[in-house]
Amino acid sequence: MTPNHIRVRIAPSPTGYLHVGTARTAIFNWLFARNVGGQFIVRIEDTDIERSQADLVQPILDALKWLGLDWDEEPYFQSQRMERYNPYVEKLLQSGQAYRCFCTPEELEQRRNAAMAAKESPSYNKKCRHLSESEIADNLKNGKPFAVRLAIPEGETSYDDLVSGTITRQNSEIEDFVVLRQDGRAVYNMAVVVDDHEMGITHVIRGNDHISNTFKQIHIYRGLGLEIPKFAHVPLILRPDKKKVSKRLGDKDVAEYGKDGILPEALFNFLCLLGWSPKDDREFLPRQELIRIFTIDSINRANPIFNEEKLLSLTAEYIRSMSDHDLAVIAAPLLVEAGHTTKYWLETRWEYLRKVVGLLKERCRRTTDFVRLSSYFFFSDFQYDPESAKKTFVPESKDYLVKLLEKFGAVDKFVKENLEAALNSAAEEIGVKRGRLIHPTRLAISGISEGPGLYDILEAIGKEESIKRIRRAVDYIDKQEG
RNA sequence: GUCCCCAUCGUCUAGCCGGCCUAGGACACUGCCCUUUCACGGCGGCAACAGGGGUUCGAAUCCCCUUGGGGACGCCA
Repeated sequence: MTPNHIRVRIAPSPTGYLHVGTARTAIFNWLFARNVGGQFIVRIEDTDIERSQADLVQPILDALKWLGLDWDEEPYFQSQRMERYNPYVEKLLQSGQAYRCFCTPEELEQRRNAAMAAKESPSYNKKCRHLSESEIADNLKNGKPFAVRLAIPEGETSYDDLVSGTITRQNSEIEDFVVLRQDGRAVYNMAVVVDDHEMGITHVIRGNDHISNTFKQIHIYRGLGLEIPKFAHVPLILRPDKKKVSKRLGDKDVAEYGKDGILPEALFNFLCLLGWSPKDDREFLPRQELIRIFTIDSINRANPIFNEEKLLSLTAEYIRSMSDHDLAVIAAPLLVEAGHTTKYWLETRWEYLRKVVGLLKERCRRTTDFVRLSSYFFFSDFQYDPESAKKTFVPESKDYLVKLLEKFGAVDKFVKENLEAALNSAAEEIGVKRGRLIHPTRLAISGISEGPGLYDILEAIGKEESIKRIRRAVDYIDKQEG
């Protein structure tokens, strides 16, 4: 892919954590950039000093990184660029495409509320658009504070959305919105246009909820005589209750999924499949493949619903696809945190951990399952599952286990082939089916009646430990009888 | 209230420049097989073109209406 001038951006505002909606938009932007050999940049939109929180910036960047995204320039902050916007506003004012509005915020809010209550359009009534020169001069002389509004011309506006096709809106539906606050700070729509222009953004890929902003922004571009980028508005992700996933509804921080045992690769893959498809039947699509095949125009037009079940099954698939070593790297800190083992212990037992992880991986739907399913690989003093114990630790099981103890004790090389042979011969000598020995042994060894192959577990924990555990089970059955 | 967008199995979707669709795949659910258990895997099953009008020899595919869903309407982003 030859380098070109294509540049895209993700522009989160630090008013909450990174939720899946923004994460997916970021992924689409990133994939598009990587696919065409363009650039991907991050811009923090923190012009709202009341709601923006500086300490939310790092978590957002961390979440993007966790998903495996990287950006080609240091993140930009709109709050550090505030002074750049004013000359553009000035230009709009000079050319008569924007005007001063002396209405007070209170007055406007009242009018808006009244209009909403009366089920009428709450748009600004353009009261200050046609003030005479002398009225304006008077207001200015009296030091009356003002905001600056863009004067939307007559007619209609349309643009070609890369996702939805041509979208048209009557200009009468676009209000004369504020571009500069009373206090002289530019407002979002103004900042976005200036930034996207100055940063050379060629494609604006963002949520559907920005379509009405797009019309406003187009009028700023036109007023300023700037080239208008291409727009692609992706439908919003809905929650299972069909409500919008958004900052307002306090949705889950993407990083939380990691804590819940979701692999970033899986979430990345899953998010791509929400509202986009490769058009064939493949769903397991690792990052590199997605970069290769991603196209904006196959983004769907309908809102997808976030389905956690499918995310989980993809995670399971990713876990199964990973090497034992890579999984061990992921599982190790989880096991340490859960108190199953220590960093020190693992240092000399990496081989063991790798084996355990390998035995467990096709039973894990999330990384945290390694903790849940592995305790008997690290502890020998576990409780027997009551239900299974009742069913399996019956008096004759004791005799079977005693017999096995004898057989296992004689096994030199404690590997699964030999263990299987030993158990088989024990069963044969006693004259029962193998299952009669296998089930109590499994319970003795692991405390539960499910899990990897019995011989695998035995081999993994070793001869000494195996015998110790079987003896313990024998004692246990003894006590039950007594 | 006004405007914009959207509409295929419960969910994600393929199909949508009309016939190859008795609508394909995946998740979930479920039957069987494999099997020492659980899981994996294999083979099946259940399950959808929102409704109504057109256009056409023929419509999931094109048009209109209805209904439903989403979004926007801030000196928020």
